[in-house]
Amino acid sequence: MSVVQFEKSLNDVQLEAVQTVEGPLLILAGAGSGKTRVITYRIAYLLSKNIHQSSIMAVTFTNKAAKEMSGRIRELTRKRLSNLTISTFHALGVKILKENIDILGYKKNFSIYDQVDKQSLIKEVARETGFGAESLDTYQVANIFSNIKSQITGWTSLNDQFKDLYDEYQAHLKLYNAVDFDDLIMLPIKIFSEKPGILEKYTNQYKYFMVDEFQDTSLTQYQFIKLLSYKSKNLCVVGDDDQSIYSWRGANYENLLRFEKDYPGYREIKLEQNYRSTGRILLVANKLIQNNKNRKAKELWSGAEQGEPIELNITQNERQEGELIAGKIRSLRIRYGLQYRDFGVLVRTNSLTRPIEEAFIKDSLPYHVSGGMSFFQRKEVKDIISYLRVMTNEEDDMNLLRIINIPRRGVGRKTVELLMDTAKSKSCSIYSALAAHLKAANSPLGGKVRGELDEFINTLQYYRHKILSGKNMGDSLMALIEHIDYWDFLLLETKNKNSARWKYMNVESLVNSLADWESDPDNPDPNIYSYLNRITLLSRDDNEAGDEDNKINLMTIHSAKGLEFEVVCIAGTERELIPHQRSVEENDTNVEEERRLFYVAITRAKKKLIMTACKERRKKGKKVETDISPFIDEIPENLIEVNREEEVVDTDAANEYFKKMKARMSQKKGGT
DNA sequence: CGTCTCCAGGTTTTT
DNA sequence: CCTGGAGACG
Repeated sequence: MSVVQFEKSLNDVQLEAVQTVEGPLLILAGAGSGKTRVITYRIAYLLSKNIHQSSIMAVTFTNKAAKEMSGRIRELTRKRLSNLTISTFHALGVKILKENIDILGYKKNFSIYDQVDKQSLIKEVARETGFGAESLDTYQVANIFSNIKSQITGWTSLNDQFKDLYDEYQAHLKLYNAVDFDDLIMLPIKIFSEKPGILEKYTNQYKYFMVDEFQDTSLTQYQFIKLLSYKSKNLCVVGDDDQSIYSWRGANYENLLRFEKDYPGYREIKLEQNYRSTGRILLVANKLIQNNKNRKAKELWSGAEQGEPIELNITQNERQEGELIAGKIRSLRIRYGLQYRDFGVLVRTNSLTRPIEEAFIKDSLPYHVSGGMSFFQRKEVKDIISYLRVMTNEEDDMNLLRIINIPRRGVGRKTVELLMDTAKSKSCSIYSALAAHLKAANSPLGGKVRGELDEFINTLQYYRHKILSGKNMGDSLMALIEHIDYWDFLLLETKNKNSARWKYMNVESLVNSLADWESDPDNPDPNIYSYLNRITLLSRDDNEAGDEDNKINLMTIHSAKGLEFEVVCIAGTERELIPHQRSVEENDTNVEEERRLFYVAITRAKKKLIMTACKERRKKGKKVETDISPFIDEIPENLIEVNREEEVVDTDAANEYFKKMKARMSQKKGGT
């Protein structure tokens, strides 16, 4: 067994956190205080005490974090970790459902619906029940349903117009043998409360629990882990209320307060020494976050030197902003002797990456964007996934409806209505309704459509057997794609040859991903069901090499959480972007969360922090004048070096600009 | 009855 | 730039 040097590698407080393994423990870990280090060493410590891997469960927020954590533990302990559970809440939910969902009357081959599927289902249900589907804001309704299901809100006069629709939605999910993301947490809880014996199976196995990013867990996720850990009470939660940035998704930092109440006699350890950032960066972060009323008192401190100046660069427009960032990266890389991967460029919204990407391309700078539309959510990829879903779960009407006319086979509104009516009156799936129509001599199905649909069903059956055999699934899928002439469909659909080619490449990547999955020797469960479950959950750039590549990292602030870079550049430090207009409009208490978001962005930086803003920016195709983020005013001005791009400024604009600056300065003196 | 074409609108952040 | 819907056309 390898020996991990705990005392040598950790400071006193960290060591205490690592060695406190019995009983409930709350670790408040400020940004850059070695949180990940503590978690990995803590697991290594448990293992060194001969605690079995299979009794340890660590829950992280993203797949990426889970993967990184197991990598680090493997590195540290040099052990095979095949029995260690490191997972996201949702993946954990899938695992439990896979083992027990039959109790609730679902079958084990259930489909998982993502946000897009959910919205289509809502639309379909609304259509079916005559709810006025066409003008329905399915995005909004989907969010309401989420909040209802996760018990964030109840039915009120504001939303009870959707109550019937919700009931129908739920009924349809069950009928289709499908679950949505919220079900992945709620249904296990339901199983546990209905069948305590099943819960006991898990509480007997798992004895040591750890939850990372605890400030971002939702109420139901907290209940979930509480149930699992109630027997041993060895629950360690790690979080930082200042980095709570997911309240819009149900995250509730009040879980920290609940934890204190639920576990009297718990221990609390605060990690306040920052090892990441320079003194200046930390000071700016502290000054900013102190403006939040609602927070646990703590102050990060650092032994590091003041470091490089913090810059705010103002350019005329987003094109110049991108060029400026590219230029900074080129010169700083040489000056500090850094790699491309040491740079992180952070933005508030995904759409802001484009002009920056263009500048990088122009300068031939290697970069990697994480976020944006997930690969598995692209239309062309989802089409093929729908084929797989229908083949694995014939009750999945929604996915069947999605592909019943893809590629075009002459199936329109009327045919679909006919099939749905039959399905309803016979209480069967659309799939079997269709099969019945094809068998029946007196079916009103027209001759041409009938032939097409017959071919459709036969194709599905043929490839279903091939895929379910579990051998060469990638080849079978590719054969299916060719069989249905998906390429011709894309060509016809897009009319643009390049775009069709791009889409077909994505489809081929999907096939490759399946082929890789089934041929991975470390994959314990290489069947189509687990593949489908997995890809629905990992909706981001998890499958890419990422760390191995030496590239600039371009991403949203949200997805930068938990990461660090030598140089961080925050682009678009503007009013209406940071804080985001929509967020503030929605609820003015959201300003604090937006401030935390900015705080997270700042504290990603180790050595140098650069912020940029434009004077004008194109929004929805229109040029709009912009202003610097009001958060900048909360930071003492002597901490930030402001640079303006002079060359293109005409005198009028310049005067106007200085006037504004002056007004801001004097306003600030009065204000503080 | 189904398909094609043109037009408007635009979802903050993600499992 | 891309998607989804309405309306014309075959």
